[in-house]
Amino acid sequence: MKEFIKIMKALSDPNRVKMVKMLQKKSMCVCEMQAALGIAQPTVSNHLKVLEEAGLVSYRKDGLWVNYYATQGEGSPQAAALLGYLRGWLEDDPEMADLLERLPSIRREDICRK
Amino acid sequence: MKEFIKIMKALSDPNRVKMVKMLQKKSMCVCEMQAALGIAQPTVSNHLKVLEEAGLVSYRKDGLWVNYYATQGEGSPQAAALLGYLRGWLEDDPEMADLLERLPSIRREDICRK
DNA sequence: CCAATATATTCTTAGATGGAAATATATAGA
DNA sequence: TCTATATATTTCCATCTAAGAATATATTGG
Repeated sequence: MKEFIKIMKALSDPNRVKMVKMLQKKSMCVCEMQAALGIAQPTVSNHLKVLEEAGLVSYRKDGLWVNYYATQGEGSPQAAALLGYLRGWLEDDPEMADLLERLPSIRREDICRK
Repeated sequence: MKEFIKIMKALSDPNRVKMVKMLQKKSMCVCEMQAALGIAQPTVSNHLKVLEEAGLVSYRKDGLWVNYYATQGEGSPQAAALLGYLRGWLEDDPEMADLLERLPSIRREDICRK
């Protein structure tokens, strides 16, 4: 039950849902998500921590970069089911569609290394 | 998106998840759920309101009684999918199993009409 | 209409949550 | 080692939320 609630809470915030769906399209670093969502970097990091603790995302370190990606919900049937459904859900939501459309043009080379 | 978040938030509280699963087993009035969960009546009413606004439960008035029941998520594909999954989920959770086992013995005749 | 009962609403409080600014950590390169 | 950069952590604030006490509403029966 505790784990289930953690998963549901993680997916109860619009920005976190957007993050999961973005990561289901492509692996991203923190600054790319920051740019995509228009929120502060610590906020992105905090959301990622919540999602990670729910088993919905994970990451691989690559030097200075941390590449986050959506998991398959390996740790829980509920996470797996929800991640599966999420791939189809909200695709026609205006806000989400706009975000996902902008994804290909958001590249770390253009955003970081100021 | 707004609707989806409302559904997820509604299912992000242990007592509300318990209520939905109880109502998937049988229709219940407020005082029965109050007894089953061991929480105050206004708290039950508030949770029911949240669930109703998310389209997960509904009710029929029968005199003094208000019989709540779980919907099929008619208003939203996401609600329908989650309600469907919920029927199988958490069945082996100790707390939930104990609650659902006690369900048949919780009858309004024994609880109300003090 | 009056009394009893089931449920809803209001109000207050303690704790959780999202957000951002400030700061700390870690890694790569000079 | 020093500097720059990407990310994490800490801290604080405003808002939200679950809970229950007190109160209000609604329905039934006398």
